Parts: sequence; C-alpha cells; structure tokens
Amino acid sequence: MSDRPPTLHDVARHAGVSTATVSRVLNGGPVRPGTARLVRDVVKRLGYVPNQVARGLVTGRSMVVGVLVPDLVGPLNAAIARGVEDVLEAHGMHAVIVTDHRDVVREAKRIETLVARRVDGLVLIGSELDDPTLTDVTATTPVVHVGAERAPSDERFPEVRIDNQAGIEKALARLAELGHRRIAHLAGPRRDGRERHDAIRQLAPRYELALAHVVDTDFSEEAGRDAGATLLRHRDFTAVLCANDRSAAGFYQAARDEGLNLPDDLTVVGFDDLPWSAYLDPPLTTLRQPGRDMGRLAAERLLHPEASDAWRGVRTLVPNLVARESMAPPPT
Amino acid sequence: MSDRPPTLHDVARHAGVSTATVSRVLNGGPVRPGTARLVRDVVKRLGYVPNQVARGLVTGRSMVVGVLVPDLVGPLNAAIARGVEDVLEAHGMHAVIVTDHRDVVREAKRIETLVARRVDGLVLIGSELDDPTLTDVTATTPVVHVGAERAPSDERFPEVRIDNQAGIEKALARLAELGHRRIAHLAGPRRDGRERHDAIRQLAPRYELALAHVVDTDFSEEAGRDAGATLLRHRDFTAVLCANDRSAAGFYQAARDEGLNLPDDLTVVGFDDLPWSAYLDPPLTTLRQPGRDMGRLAAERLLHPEASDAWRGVRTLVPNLVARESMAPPPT
DNA sequence: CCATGAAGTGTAAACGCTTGCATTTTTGAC
DNA sequence: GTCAAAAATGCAAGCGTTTACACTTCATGG
Repeated sequence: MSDRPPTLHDVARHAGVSTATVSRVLNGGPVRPGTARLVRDVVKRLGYVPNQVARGLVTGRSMVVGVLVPDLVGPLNAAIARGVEDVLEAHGMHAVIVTDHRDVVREAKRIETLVARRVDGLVLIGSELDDPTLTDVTATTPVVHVGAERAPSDERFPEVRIDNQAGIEKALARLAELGHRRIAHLAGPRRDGRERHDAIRQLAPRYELALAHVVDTDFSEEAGRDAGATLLRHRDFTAVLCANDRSAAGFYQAARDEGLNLPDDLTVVGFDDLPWSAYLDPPLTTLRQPGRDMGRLAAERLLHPEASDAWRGVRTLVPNLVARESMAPPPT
Repeated sequence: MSDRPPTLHDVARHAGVSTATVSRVLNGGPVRPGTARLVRDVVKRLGYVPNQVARGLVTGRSMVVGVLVPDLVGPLNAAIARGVEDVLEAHGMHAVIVTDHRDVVREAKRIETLVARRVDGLVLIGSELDDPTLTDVTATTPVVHVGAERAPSDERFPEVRIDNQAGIEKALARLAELGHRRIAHLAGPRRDGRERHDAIRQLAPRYELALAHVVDTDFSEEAGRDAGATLLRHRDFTAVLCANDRSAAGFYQAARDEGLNLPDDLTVVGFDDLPWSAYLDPPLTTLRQPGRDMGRLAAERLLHPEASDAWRGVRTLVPNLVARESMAPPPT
C-alpha cells in the first residue's frame, strides 16, 4: 500500500533478482521454476500490476483494438462490437469503444487519438471517411470497415457489410408467395437505404410485384410515422417494406391513426430485427442483421490478415427473414 | 511516408532544433514565434502525431477515462456514457468504453487492464464489485459509480444514482389523482428493483392505494409477459407499475393475449423511458431516467474532486414522469 | 557599453518496461 | 572431477516523450 504503485524494479529488488528475470517470469521466458515461484510470490505480495503504458512503449503493441461506432444507441452497433470482443478476448486482447456521434471531423479526430495511443487495429463501423483522409490518419494501423458509408476503394481497407439485395429478395419472394401484388416502400437514407431501395426496384418485377409508392425517411420512428401518413393517402398496395425497424415502428403509428388493422389490412416488413421488434403489435416481420457475426468476421480479418482464408475487398453477410405476425396474405 | 511513423526526434532534426523545443512548441511552452512556425511546418510536412504512449509514460497521465458498462444494448447506459463524454470532451479528454457483460470476475479483469493502462479515472456503471475488491484493483485511480449494484461504503467511491423512491412517488400520486385505488406491481431484481418495490409498498398507503399483487420479473420482455399472464389471473386492480419499460412491453403482450384493451381496461406505467417506449401501443407512460445528466455529474465529480460544489457519498437524481396514453382513469 | 534579468534553447535524465548480448550457473557426458 | 554445451540470469540499451537545469541570447536601463 505504498503511495505510488510498485514497479518492476520494486519486485526485482524484493525478490533479489534482476528486472530482466522478473520480466521473463511474467512473460514466460526461460527461468528456473524456483525463481519463478519466488518472483510470483513477491508480485502477489506487492500487488504488482505491469504498467501497460511502459510495456506498450517498448513492444510497440498495445493489445488493444479500437472500435469506432457512430453512436451507442443502436443495438446493431452493440452486436457488432460484441462480436469484435468475442474474438479479441480469445486472443487476449481488448476492445475499447469510442463514439463519434455522426460527425466526420470528430470521427477523424477520434481515429487520430486512437492511433496516437497505438492501438493494434481499428474497426470502423459505418464510417463516413473517404479513403485519402483515412489513409492519412491511420498511417500504419490496420483497419477493417463494417458497413462503411462510402465504398472503400483502397485494398488496405477490407470491409464487412450486409447483403441488402439478398435480404430484400428474401422478403419479396415471401410477399409474392403470400399473394401480394402491389407494394410500397419507406426508403431510407445513406448507403444502406439506397441499396435497399435499388434492390426493391430492381427485383420486384422478378416476383411480379409492382412498386406502387416510395416515400423517404431518415430511418427514425418519427420519419416513419410521417412517411406512413403520406403513404396511406393511397390504398393501392397491400404491403410495405420499411427501410428499417425504427421507421416500421413509426409506420405502425400512422396505420393506427388511420384505423388500420395490422396485419389484416396491410403487411409490414422491417429491416434489422431490433430487440423490441418482436414486442410491437403485431410483432414485426423483419430482416435480421447478423451483427455479432459481422463483428467477429471483421476482428478475425483484422488479427489474421495473412490467414489462409483471408479475404480482401468486401465480404457480405446475408440477413435472415424473421417471419412474425405483421406479415399476412393480402386482404381479399 | 516512411515505414515507421515519425518521432519527435525526426521533427527536431528536420527543423534543426532540439527535441525539447519541439515538445515545447507542441505543448505551449515558451518559444520564439519564428521557431514555433518553423517547427509546426515540419510537423505538418512529416505528418507527425505525438505518441501518446510515450507521453503517458512520462507524464503519468493518459487523458483518458474508462467507462465500464454492463452491456451496450441498454439505451440508458448509452445515455450515461454520452453524458460522461460531454464533460470529458470539454476538458480535452477522451472516454473509452469497455463492456463486462454482467460477469463479476470479468468486471474486475477489465478494470485491471484499464488501470494498467493508467486511465485517469473510472466511471463504473451498475458495478457489482464490492469495495474491498475494488479498492484492491483500482489502487490510485479515482472512481465514480453510477447506479452501483451494491451501496458503496467507502468514501473513495462517490456515486450517482436515480432516486427510485421519488420517481415511484410521482407515479403513485398521479395514479391516485386519476382515481385508481388498487394497483399491482411487476417487481424487478437487484438494487433498483428492490428500491422500487420497497417504495411502492411504503408509499402506496399515503396515496390511499392498495398494492394488490406483486410478481417478480428479471427486467426482460419475456419475464414481463410471463409475469403479466400470472398477474392477469386476477382482475382486482386497475393499474400496473412495471419494474421497467422492457417488462412493461412484455406485459402489453400478456394483456393483448387476454384480450384487454389498454388503457381503458388497465393502466400501465413503466420505468426508464426507452427510445421506443413512445412507440408501443398505447404509448407508455413511464419514469424517465436522466441518463445523460447522470453521466455528466459523474464525470464532473471525477474530474474535479476538490471543486467547491463537490459532493461526497451518494448523489441522486429524480426521474420525470412522462405521461402518455397508457395511463387513464380506472374503468368505472 | 556593461551589467542584469528575462526569454529561448539545448542537454540529459527520467518514466517502467523488454530484450539482445554477455556472463554466470547448471547439467550431463566422459 | 573436468569440460563443453545448455540453461538461467544480469547488464544495459533503448522505446518516444517531458522537464529540471544549465546555458545562450536578447532586450533593457543605467
């Protein structure tokens, strides 16, 4: 219980050995069992904990990877982060999570401090930075994107993302199977929103579905409600594909306001499968993003860039259609 | 674009000055304007970024505080973390978030690595560690709790928490005002659950409310639904206070399954005000936890332990009653 | 101009650890 | 026992910064 925490040197002195030996005991170098035991005793007695800052300075490694998330509120981001932690932990490393609150300059700043702290890698979720800026700021630190906002053009930046097109196709197929013929879309912004919208436009004909209306949202509940109100001025469609679950929740409100009975009057499909999506009324049919797997994949790639199964460029994961009561055959 | 990132020394050499001078330029020491400009040019040209690890080693400060959260999925945790970031940023510091996934030994481990990295402070959200363990592991690092699971007994550990009793009282007062007389409670686990339960038991009489039934939950939607089913075998109450919003969402399901019409048949009140609580059907009346303020307060305390308005021991914040449509007068 | 102090700048010693290399000790075969 | 090889240990040089302290300038007033 001294004032300043004990150092390697303190341990060495108490054990009557050199700092080198103590270091080796701690890091599994060659030492005689007796010496090792002695040293370990002293370590325990003194409550010595190696100073990772000093260690990092000499080894050049920090055993930490930074995870940059746009915000903490999205369960999807949480799931991705969790996946990253899964594999880091298996390697004795740690994840530190940093948020940027959707602000490009702040994002760059955050990355810079992470790099200045010499993290061993960076997982960037939904990054909006362009490659030149990123290259500039990351210097020699390896980076993996998860669902980047812009498509990375540089091979230095592998990326994991969701296969929006495949997901949409699953939903369309199911809708067609149920007998729907005319659908509407609550479109979302940014890359994911665009991709989903494009997929619908492109794939709907293949399933003999007509895309009757499209209204824009910003992925929020409120926008979903507003867009829903606009949309419901027409009644010439029997199903709505929402940009995501949040906007679907908003749409529910609009439908209620119109006195609609879900799913009998109208089928609603979301995207994400948030934890509470099953608790909406009616429980929402949605496309589940395998967040945790995405995180795992990203971290794996970060840690083993040379692995036999290493990939480059973009790697996509296909969402699952989680069928719940919000999906039904069209009213007759 | 060299192989290894440029060091202070590189900058000094290119600028023809000593490392000390460069350091002073960067840290605002006394230097002649001309020299400063020259050095800054070189810094920019070389793309030099100070190595915070080295800096941390000599200064003993990291300008980073660790935020330990049980998990990332709770929006409340996110809000608290956000509050912490607010004040850190204002001090030029950074927050790193680390999760422990509700596991006591892992929690201790995480704290240890944070301390070994010499974070300048620790904000522990919902920590389950007892004081001796914590004292042991934090050594000289300042700690502030937010909603700790056990009541800290040690003055070293100030704490910010929600005033469950005051919150419950607000809800009870409003219920009585609406004319309710008999209520039920979906009780939650752990400290918050207990405090809320105790508050109801203790305060209900004061508002002429009878607590007809209590069923336990674990704060989850599923438990809320199960507990709701149990509860609804009786019909001798007109309002339900739920342990939190998630269990309230579960209760909604149970009520639907029973064919109940909310809020006409039954009033439901939650606790937390999650982002989606307003999008339940009917929108949930609930007690809002001022997470961001809690985080701000905690960080403030961490950074200025000697401030004039510094407090010690526990500091509580009162939740607000957010009245929405799930609350109505009792059926006549 | 010189003494005087203030302001700038350089030197070198930490900070706490790892690690290559030299040195000592141990081991085992003879 | 002796000696060489192997194993364990110690020495000391960094890792990239900051910061006393000492030293050099430079301006100022006499």
